[in-house]
Amino acid sequence: MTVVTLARLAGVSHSTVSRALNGDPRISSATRERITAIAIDQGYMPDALARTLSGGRSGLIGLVLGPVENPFYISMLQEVVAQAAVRGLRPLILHLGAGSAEEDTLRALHQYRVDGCLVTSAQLSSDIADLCGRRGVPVVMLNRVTRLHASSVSSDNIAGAEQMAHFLLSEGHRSFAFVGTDTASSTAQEREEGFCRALSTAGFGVTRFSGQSSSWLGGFAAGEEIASLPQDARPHAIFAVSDIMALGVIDALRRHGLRVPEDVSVAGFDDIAEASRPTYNLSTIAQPLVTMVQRGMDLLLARIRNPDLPHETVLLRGRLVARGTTRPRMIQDKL
Amino acid sequence: MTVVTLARLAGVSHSTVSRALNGDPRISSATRERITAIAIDQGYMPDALARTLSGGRSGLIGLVLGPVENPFYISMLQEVVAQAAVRGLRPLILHLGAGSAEEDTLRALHQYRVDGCLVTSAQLSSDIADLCGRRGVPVVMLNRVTRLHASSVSSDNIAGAEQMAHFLLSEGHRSFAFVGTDTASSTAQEREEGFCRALSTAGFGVTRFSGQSSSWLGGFAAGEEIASLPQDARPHAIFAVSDIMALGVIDALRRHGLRVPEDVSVAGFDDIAEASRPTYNLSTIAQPLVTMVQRGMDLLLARIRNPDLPHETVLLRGRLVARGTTRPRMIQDKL
DNA sequence: TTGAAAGCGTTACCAC
DNA sequence: GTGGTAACGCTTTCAA
Repeated sequence: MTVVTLARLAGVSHSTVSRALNGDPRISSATRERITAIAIDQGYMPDALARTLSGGRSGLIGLVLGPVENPFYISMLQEVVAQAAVRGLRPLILHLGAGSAEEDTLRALHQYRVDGCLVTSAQLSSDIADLCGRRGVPVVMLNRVTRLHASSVSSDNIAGAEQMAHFLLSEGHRSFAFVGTDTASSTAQEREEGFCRALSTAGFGVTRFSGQSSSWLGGFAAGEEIASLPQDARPHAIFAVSDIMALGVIDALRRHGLRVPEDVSVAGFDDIAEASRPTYNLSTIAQPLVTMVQRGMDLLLARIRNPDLPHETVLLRGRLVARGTTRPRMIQDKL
Repeated sequence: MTVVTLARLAGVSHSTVSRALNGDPRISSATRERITAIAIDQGYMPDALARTLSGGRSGLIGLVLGPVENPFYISMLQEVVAQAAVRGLRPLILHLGAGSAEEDTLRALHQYRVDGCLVTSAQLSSDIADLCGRRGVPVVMLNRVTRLHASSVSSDNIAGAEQMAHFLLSEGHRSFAFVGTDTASSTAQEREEGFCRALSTAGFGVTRFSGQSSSWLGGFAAGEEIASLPQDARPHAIFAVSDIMALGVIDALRRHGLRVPEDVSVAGFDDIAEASRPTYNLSTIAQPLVTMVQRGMDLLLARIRNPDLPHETVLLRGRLVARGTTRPRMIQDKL
């Protein structure tokens, strides 16, 4: 079932079929309706490849995803897939997981004529953005920033971290720790910066702990370190760079007999699904995931339609979600 | 940079270029080397779309993934992406998450000329397999079985569950519970069947508990129910249909002051990454994930090359991993 | 308002 | 061995 077949069936030329189906205004509505009816009747579907080859768009958007140990990026993937479907786009996975796949990624990008790219990987961001920029393929970074050839949508990490700092201060905490990793992504750096600066302004220092990776295990390791501290050196409140690390911290503290939040308050960033499990009930900064993906797609689509649009950086405000892992410190101070 | 451009550069026809690059034995090695050198020099990459249109394979494999609340399927995705890359295939996400997307999925399947399909969704399995079968697109189900138009690779759920039953018996447990969901997938059904049958043969019954969904929350709900049982009605050992549910069960039990494994033994199935966290250290049946994906891809590739191959069902044996959430019951019997 | 023809980048079938 | 030509299914000038 192709345009040619349909044309024969309708007794017109295949050009007419193409025009009718693509809503060309020059086709009479009588002809259009007749052709459309036949097309539906025959279950016709235009071949995306042929259409692309003939100079159109592929409808493919390349996805570059970082390590999936952090559930936040899974939710992101889920949301991207859902919203892509709504807009009639198909997500082609270019890369997933740690490690760089420059060559491979680039090849697919080119060979399949990907219309645009969505990138959420820390490591790859700059490289990929650069490669795409050279190829004239629009790129939008989700939750990552780069100065090169790309637009980006992220939550305001600095503001969010500051907000958390003020919240913890307002709860009466007076000694603080930050849990992150050594290899800091832009996102992680901003969160640390925002947190430390806000506290520094208020006259407080922040002890830094770091795990190997931005994962539960990394958080757990940091948590064990904190738990082994003498009581008077133990921070009142711990802010982890991500929820997944915060959960690791909590598990480590509890394992060592410390109660959260009675002995130590812990907070994270992201608001992943696990954070609201009753066993954690983690206080955190919720990222506006749906909006992030929405705006990201909008940006990408706009740039696909008009590649000359200037790069844009969208910053979305997160929302403080005060749950059960943080609580006012006064009570304990009085003890 | 196309075959035509290269042809001009090399002073030959574009047919010759195509042949040289595709290893046609009729091309003299002198010509071949010259053309290859120019191609590399110019950074030429064949256009996958044009190639497909001209009757070749697209190199695209459709991915249909079920709900991603279960981390096992994330690992699976990761492995599929990695292995697809090795074989020069690109994974096109046709569907991800709950809910059926028949129409949409089918459209993409057809429009992008997907070479084959990998399906891991419980709900969609039969529909999709059917649709693909009609279109002549080979399908391989991973961890799912269907009788229609498809091959499948799964772990031997029945044998695995039986193995777990015997293991728990050998540890001295004498009362058992199974935790699953109401809407049972083929996988879940088999695991329940294997577990119950093995125990029934040994003369023991199994109490069934079920949560809403096959997720942490589902397990947690079941765990709460179990925890609220009077002590003499409490099972010695609990087998959950999946690790993610088992973790929920454990968290619920602990929340109610019960110790695992001192008071109750808990085991799961899958061996997801979370299972080996020191805070859980879950006993489970490990699915041979890498092999599963490997065999699945092999099957798919074989069927793409030769669509007339008969359907095949591969059953892979899982491995019992005895960790810390199960332990011999003798000690307690003596108390 | 419609039809004919060219072109997108490849591969494949025939000649030479 | 190699070159011309057709074909894949579609969109898009250019004519009429």
